[in-house]
Amino acid sequence: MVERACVESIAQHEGQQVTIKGWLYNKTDKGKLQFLLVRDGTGIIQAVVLEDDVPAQTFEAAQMATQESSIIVSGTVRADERAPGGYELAVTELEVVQLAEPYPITPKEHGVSFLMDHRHLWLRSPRQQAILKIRAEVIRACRDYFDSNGFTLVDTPILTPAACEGTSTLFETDYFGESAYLAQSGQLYSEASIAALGKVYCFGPTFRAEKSKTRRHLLEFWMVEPEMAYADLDDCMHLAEEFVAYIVQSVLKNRKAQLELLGRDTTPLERVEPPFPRMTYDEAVEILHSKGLDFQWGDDFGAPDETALAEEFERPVLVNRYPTQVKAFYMEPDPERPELSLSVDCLAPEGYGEIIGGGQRIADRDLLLQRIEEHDLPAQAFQWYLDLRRYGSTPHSGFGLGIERTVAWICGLEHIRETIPFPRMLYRIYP
RNA sequence: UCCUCGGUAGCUCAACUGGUAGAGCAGCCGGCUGUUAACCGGCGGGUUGUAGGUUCGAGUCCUGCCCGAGGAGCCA
Repeated sequence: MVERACVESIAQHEGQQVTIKGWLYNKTDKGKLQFLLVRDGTGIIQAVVLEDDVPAQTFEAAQMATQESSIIVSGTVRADERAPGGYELAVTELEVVQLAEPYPITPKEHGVSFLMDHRHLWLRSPRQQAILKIRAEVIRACRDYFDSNGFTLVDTPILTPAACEGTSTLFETDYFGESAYLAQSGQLYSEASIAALGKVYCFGPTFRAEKSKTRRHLLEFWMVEPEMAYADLDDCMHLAEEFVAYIVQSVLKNRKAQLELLGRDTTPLERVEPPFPRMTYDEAVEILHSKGLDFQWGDDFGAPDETALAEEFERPVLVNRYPTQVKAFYMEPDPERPELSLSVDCLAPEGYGEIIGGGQRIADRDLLLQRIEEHDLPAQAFQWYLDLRRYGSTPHSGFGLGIERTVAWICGLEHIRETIPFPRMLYRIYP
């Protein structure tokens, strides 16, 4: 019985007879010599089939195998400078498990629309594999950071009874005759969980039925949201910078090869160490004005504004104390300037924009109720949320980090759609 | 919802001021013992998104619609 090996650790098997189970990535037919590029999910190795060295039917199998056919190859691992990756397999046996039909995605250029229609196949390309690997590492780092720092994972519901936020559009679904909505955030539920466990986080998909059509928006995306009892805005900002730096450093440490495959210049990432530069909204507005941008105090920043602010710094920047009017109803007002909220956004460098939004939440029941009414929200739906301010309310804060925007930034991608296996975008839900 | 650009072979694209729709890749056939998106020779491949209009003649010009891309607005 020949030992099964994976391409990733093929060097350990030099001189040995091994079996690799995978797919035919590409092939060069040289007549009596076939070069098969075989990928197995861990890497790509060149398998060499010589007509004189194998039975006729094995050579025929190599000749007829098409791109993306599932194949099992056995042979001896040998080092060879001419082989991509430095090692190749001298094939003695080859089985075509399924002969693939002509594969739509050739090793040539393709347009975005075509690739998106074939996303289920596009995922197999080396570039997409690298992004998926980095995404998985980002998620692992998120969990690892919170699990190691006293946070408990507390899942929040995806089906929710009412709008958490008035201005956002929710996906509505039928709940046995009642209306239910897909969650836009787990935060409100996490505010309940902190009274049980102190520091919690939730991690799941969120849904926003906004007709946004930009490179930074998805209708379904993943968000990780920590929430802490007895924590103020400064605690929140401190957590944010430690957390973001941990994610970036984890990817740099564990996914070097994938970053290189993507052609990512890692020097800007290597600078992502705490503390991050901080500025108030007021200071940010001054910077925008000094750069000649037409910006009105009291508005929220648009994408060009975020880019202009972020390019002032080499590290992510924490912009805090936004006007109450541009932030959510539950933001704690600044005691020194009640027109401002104790809120913070983290803007990623290199034009990637907001990756974190959060801040300190209102602790006082009466003020919270007043804000709910000011925002024309149904107070009845928020009774449980108001209860949290009746039974042991504390100053508390937290934030949400968008996984896809973070992955896009770390990978240096043009568009967020490549950061999630099956992106849900405006007018695109297939495949 | 708005603005801009686009839709021609399976894919990526070309086709001058309107005049016989073409190339590379992929596919198929043949050749090649070191290829790296291999190369060489051959073959097949089209309702030019759609409906109408102008014209002797429309891929090309005009109008509506559909679809896509980029951006804006929107966006705990």
